[in-house]
Amino acid sequence: MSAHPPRGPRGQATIRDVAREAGVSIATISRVFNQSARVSEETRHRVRDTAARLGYWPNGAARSLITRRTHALGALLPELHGEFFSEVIRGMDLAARRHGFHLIVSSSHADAAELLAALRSMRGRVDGLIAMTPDPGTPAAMDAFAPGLPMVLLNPGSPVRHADTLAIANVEGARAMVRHLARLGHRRIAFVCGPAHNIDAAQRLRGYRQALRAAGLEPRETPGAFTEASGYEAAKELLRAAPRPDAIFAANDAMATGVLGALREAGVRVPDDVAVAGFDDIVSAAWLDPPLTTVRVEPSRLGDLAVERLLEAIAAPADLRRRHEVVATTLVVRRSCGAAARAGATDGVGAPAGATADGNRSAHDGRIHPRRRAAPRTEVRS
Amino acid sequence: MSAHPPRGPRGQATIRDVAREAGVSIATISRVFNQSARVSEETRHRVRDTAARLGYWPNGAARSLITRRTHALGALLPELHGEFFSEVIRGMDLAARRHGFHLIVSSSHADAAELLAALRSMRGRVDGLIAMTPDPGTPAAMDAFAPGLPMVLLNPGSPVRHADTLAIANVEGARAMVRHLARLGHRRIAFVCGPAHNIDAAQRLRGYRQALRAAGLEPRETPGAFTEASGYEAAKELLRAAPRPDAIFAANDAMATGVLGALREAGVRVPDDVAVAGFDDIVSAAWLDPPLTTVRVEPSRLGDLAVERLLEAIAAPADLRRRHEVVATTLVVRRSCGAAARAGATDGVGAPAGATADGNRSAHDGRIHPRRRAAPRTEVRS
DNA sequence: TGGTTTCATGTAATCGTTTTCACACCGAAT
DNA sequence: ATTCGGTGTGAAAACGATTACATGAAACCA
Repeated sequence: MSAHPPRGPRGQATIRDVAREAGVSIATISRVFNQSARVSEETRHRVRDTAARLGYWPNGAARSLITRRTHALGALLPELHGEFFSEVIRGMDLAARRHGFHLIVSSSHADAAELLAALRSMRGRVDGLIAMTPDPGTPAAMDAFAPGLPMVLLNPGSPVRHADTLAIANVEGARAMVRHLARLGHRRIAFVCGPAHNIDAAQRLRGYRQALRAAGLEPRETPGAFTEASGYEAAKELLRAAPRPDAIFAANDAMATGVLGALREAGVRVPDDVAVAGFDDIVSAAWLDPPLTTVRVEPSRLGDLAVERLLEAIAAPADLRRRHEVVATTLVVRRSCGAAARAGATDGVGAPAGATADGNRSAHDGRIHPRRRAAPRTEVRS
Repeated sequence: MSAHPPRGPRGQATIRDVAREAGVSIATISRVFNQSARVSEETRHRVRDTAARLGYWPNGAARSLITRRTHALGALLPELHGEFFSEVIRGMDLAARRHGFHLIVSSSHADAAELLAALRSMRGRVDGLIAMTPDPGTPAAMDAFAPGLPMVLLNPGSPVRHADTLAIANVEGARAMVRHLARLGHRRIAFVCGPAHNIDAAQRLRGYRQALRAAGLEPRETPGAFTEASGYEAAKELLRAAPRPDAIFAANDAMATGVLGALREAGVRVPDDVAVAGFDDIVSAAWLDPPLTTVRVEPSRLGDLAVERLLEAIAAPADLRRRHEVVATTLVVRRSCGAAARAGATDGVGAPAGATADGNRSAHDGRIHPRRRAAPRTEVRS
């Protein structure tokens, strides 16, 4: 009980304070906190006790200065908005915490320059990086910018050699949706596109085109911007067309929501007059009227996997084999396309409560299934 | 052009490499990168050039070891889900970046213990902390755990002395909504509660009760859990009641969504038979059928303000005056309560496009307005 | 011309850890 | 009695920056 509390002048107790107080050297303190070497039972206890008493905890900066480990992961994301990103971050956060890592997020990067600036400022503060690049050019630039920094790229538009990548099965998901619509008898399937330079949007469009061509149907594409309002406008536009489409496939659920709004307003019945489909399976999709048929992507899983891959890359930097993985999407059949009605309207599909059911679902993971069987087991009905 | 590139043994160029290469001392390098003192134009350029050539950037750990500044802010949040949190984070991220700070998020803390563990691991890695505590007890514990760390608490249930706080005007928002419903002639106004220990939920309930009592009406409360499904169940429950409520006020929009689903399924017309209202103004609220009357809270603003307050607290640690601020909410009148119809159905309210309009809105900020005028200017119509 | 400022730069201490190496001690084997 | 292999511990050198202080040259003034 000295007059001066046993702390450094800066307030926080340091390793030296604990050493002095416990009557050992700083090396021993370090050993206790790192389990790095044998310390006698007695000393260990004494150290732990005094540390607790002084409120000591190793200084992260000092530690990472010498170990070259920050135990932090960086996440560089484009415009952060809405459920998708929130879920990606959630998945990353959970996985990072599970492994004792911190997550530094930096989002809302409109262009490559901003992203690179953020990357530079993160260098030395993170052990690895997860990045979602807005446009196809950036990945290469990023590598040049931070050589040697383990990276996982989320849905890079173009193939990438210097980093692991994780992509969403956008093309396959869109193809599956179009096949589903065609199977239900729809012939004039319109597509509401996403933003021009968005990679997901481009891939979904590609899937739409591929499947449409395969089915021998005519494409009908309208611009959109991934927002409800743009879907609303797109639908109004489509309704003006001479042979009205009998199905509208929006590149994401937000736009599909707008589409439904426009159809409702125009007195067009869904799915009787026009079928509607979306992409993403956001939470509210199941609660629209009618509940929306869509393609589920699990953003939180994307985040989770990204962290796992990144930690592997950090642990084994020598291993230059890059992994390029694709996260499956799932067709989620609800009422907006009329499939459930066709399957028999008797099965109480009415209850949106089913939206929370996580019933039998299985993924189509983008590999080509040679057998063309109609596959109800690859679908969720709710 | 030496055989050995002028880099330290660990790969990354250090301040010493640049100094050697540029023919100056490390102090000068530091000065160039910090604008901390005058450096001749010529040397400055030479340093910048060689730094760029070697790909040098100051090591964050070393820097924060000596400056005691990490230029990072921590964000401790409870279960991270949905639009609300995503927007809070977005607001924080933007504000932090604006000031050159990094944002370390750690979410999904179910209980106080987890939160405290996260806090400990963040100590020394952040210059300040923004925390949203799940239950009322934690703030005090947090202070004990990290003495001297600047903190901003988001919506702490109880008054807090040792930190700045930022709260949402939940009580006032709920009161305003009930007054609005009563003014429209509704008398049996039911409330779908949020989770038992959630602070927002409790405050909204309190506002509901206060306003109801003030209007001389009977309360009617049902449990809920802030999820669509729980709103759905609550509405089914309410429909079974003997005198059916003529208005259902859900404690958040997700539950209101479920309420609408249940009413639609039961063939109850909204707003003609029953009015429905929510809280939050999530994006999809404007796209429900009918568009949802709700109370807008701007989570991104909450995040933004939290960062600003925190940075102030970091800059002036001596200033012990704590600020306790309340972020206003806004009544957003759409069709689910029938107000627009009352106001005259002629004004093209039909177009959900209006959902994106950011028209004349003004806040009721929780202060008591002694004059009881009906205040259409405090509302948004869309 | 001598003295004082001012400016640009260098020297060296410092931040709080981790980690290598050395060393003292001890019981057992030679 | 000596040698030996463990064990527990301490001394000291990093890690890569910032910054107080020192220094020398040039500029200014009387």
